[in-house]
Amino acid sequence: MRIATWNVASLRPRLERVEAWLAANEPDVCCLQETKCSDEAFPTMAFAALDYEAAHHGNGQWNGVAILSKVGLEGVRAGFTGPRAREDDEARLLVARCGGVEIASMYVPNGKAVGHESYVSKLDWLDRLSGELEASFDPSSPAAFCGDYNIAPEDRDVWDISQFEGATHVSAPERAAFARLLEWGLVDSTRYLRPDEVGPFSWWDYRAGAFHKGWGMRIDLVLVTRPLVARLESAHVDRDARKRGIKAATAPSDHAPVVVDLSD
DNA sequence: ATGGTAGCGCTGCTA
Repeated sequence: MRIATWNVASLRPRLERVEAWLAANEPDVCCLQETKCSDEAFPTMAFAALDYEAAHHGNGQWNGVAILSKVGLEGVRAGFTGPRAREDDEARLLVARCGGVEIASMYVPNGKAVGHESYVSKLDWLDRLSGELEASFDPSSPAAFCGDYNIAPEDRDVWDISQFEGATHVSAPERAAFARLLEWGLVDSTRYLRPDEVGPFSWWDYRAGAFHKGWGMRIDLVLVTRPLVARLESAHVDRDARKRGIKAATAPSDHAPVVVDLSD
């Protein structure tokens, strides 16, 4: 079973790239973030033409998450549940059961700057995520929490930690929130399989030629529960999808897809 | 060519 996660940085201008990537890489499940679509505008038929069922949760303009699956799509639920639900839900969480695995597509708030109102709501969102794990999931059942975490778990998950003093994505409270997910029972599949590497990065700023300078971060992650750890075969980042390409009409996303392969 | 990029939507926000 191949699981992918990709922050597409708006689906409409990227649809051709996403279609081509799906056809070439054939993930069984692909989680998308930052679709920036309403549910009405989501291109369900384009994905159906590639043999994917699709679920989407989006309000248009900002955020928006989707799950594409070739191995079934059942029990779809959008957003947090119970006391963690909010009327001002920003469409950052979507869950469904695909091929016997609970799949979550997640877009953690960016946070803007340490101490900013958005940073506070980022930590609150992560707190709600932990609450959701405890209330609605079982660490002994197969589950994969895929998406843009907007957290670099370790210093080697950024290109130069000295450039990140006082920055978001590496602050102690964000990493503590991330550690809480691991303490619940999740395992960072890429780091588990590739324990001695720098990165591999999944995001590079559009500005200043960051991609070509190697100024990236590893913030797109596939966290899995223990039953799936035993099935982990490989994990990689498709850097080619971050390249512009000679004839492409629109720019690539600033994120590259992360791909995890599980044994059956 | 002296330039942080890109998308959304139309002025400035978000990332």
